[in-house]
Amino acid sequence: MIRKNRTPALKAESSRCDNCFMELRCWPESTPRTTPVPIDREPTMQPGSALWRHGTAFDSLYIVRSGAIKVHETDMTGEERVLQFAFAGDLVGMEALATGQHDNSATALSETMVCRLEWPLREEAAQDLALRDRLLKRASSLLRTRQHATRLADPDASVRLFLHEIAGRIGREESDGARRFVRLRLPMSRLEIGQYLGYAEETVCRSMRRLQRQGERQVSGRTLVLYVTTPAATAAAGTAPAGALHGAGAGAQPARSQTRAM
Amino acid sequence: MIRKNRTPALKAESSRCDNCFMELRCWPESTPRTTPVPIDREPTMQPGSALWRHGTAFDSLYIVRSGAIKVHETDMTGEERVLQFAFAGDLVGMEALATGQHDNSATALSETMVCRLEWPLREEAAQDLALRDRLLKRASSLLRTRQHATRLADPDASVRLFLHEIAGRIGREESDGARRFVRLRLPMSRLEIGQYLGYAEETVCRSMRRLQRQGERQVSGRTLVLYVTTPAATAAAGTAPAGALHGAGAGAQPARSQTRAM
DNA sequence: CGGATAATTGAGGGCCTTCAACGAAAGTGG
DNA sequence: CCACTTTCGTTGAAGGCCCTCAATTATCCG
Repeated sequence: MIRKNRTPALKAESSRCDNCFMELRCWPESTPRTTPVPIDREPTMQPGSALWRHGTAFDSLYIVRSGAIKVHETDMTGEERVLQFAFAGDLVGMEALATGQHDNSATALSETMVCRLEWPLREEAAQDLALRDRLLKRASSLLRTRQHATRLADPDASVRLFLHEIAGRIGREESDGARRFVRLRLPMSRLEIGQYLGYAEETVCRSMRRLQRQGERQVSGRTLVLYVTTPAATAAAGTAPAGALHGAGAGAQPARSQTRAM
Repeated sequence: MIRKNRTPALKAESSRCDNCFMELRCWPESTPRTTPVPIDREPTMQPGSALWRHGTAFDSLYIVRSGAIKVHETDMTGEERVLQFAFAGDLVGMEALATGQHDNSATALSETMVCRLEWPLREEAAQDLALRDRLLKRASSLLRTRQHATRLADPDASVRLFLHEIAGRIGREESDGARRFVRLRLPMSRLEIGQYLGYAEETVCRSMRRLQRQGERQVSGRTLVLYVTTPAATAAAGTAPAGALHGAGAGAQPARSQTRAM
């Protein structure tokens, strides 16, 4: 959009993952890379714009570079349902690979940039075994983290886990000397959180209020502050690559110490 | 094990998928097969025996030959939760591929036979691109069908969908001249259905009772009879390869006509 | 046939949902 | 820069539904 010469042309720029500063985030799998990944940088998406829509043909996977994407569908009872929140480094679109058609939609929640991995793979990548294995690993991670989208026994537990996972994904750890904390802005609404966890919007709202009164976190609007004090809490919500929200990544198991941490 | 010469030794018998009568069921993907699949037939499992347990190392994928497997875990609130029901032709174990360790357990629900696909792939398959693509497709299908494990607006809708999907997977279509129907025995208990759908055992029970009073299906104990009358109902629950229960297979999309079919 | 497991049914209560209204925040256009 | 509009977030009240607990019945297995 900008006329200046700083940023190169954004229109489906063909590029490689080599030398991209996001490479380690997008491809954390240990499998060595053999051939360049034929990936195209897509134009920046505005909030509300669709990456794909229900019913359209599948022709590529996407990796989020920055921003946030929500994958959602309307189930057979007519309810809107969020299936996945994807952030920087996350892979989206894998569900449609088998049938070649999207049965859900993907929408940008904020200003978002994605890279496109054309499918079937083109050029040398078409013969790249290691790339297949990396994609298999990501699919495996997605399967594992998928279960976090289910509601737990009570909404407080679900919301708390959700916030901690989000914080581990997009939160920046800060410190004011006295205590360390993670600050972030939630890219999704209360309603969307409810559609993801399986609760009504009001229930999510009340749950957040309760959690805030218990200290350890501050929620005002979409700004979230998680205080990190105990080592256990640090491991659970801090810098460690916590379990993704059906996102991707290596997918560490959620901390079991969560229960006693109130 | 059997000394007779009819059936070959069952103890981890090394074999190929060539000439196996299950081949089309186990590998329905259209991608052509290039090299033989190095797969081992495992000893028959008894009900309640484990295919793997939480915490053990991942070293292979499994394809169900006959019977039924449930994949389950204990979530962080201590609740037992069923993640997948797998039947003949279904692939299990994919969630553990990324981390190399099982974070859930797999248990046989009835007398069950599985084939083992060692991972990493051995022999020629280690270089087989097409096999990777087929596994990717199955992972994609799994991701898509995973969402059916979530509870819908009301338990009746969830249970009805569940029964129809099960019927499409393991039901045999019969006819007594007057009307056609699908008969099957449910391999899982009401409690396990509840743990899969996110409802209490009693809720599933009452739901089934309500559904039976509405006609179109008979449930007595674990025997289920679904009457197939309208063409729409046939397409939804009949012979067509309906959406798997996070199973595998090609994964056809669930029939949208479900809503009006009561 | 007897024991165990599974399925069913009833009653009560807690909690989530729904409906409604208000307040806050953000974007829009003058 | 401000008034306006719209969306989002919050709170309250009422009702229904699902869960829990408990007891009974059915089914499976040897």
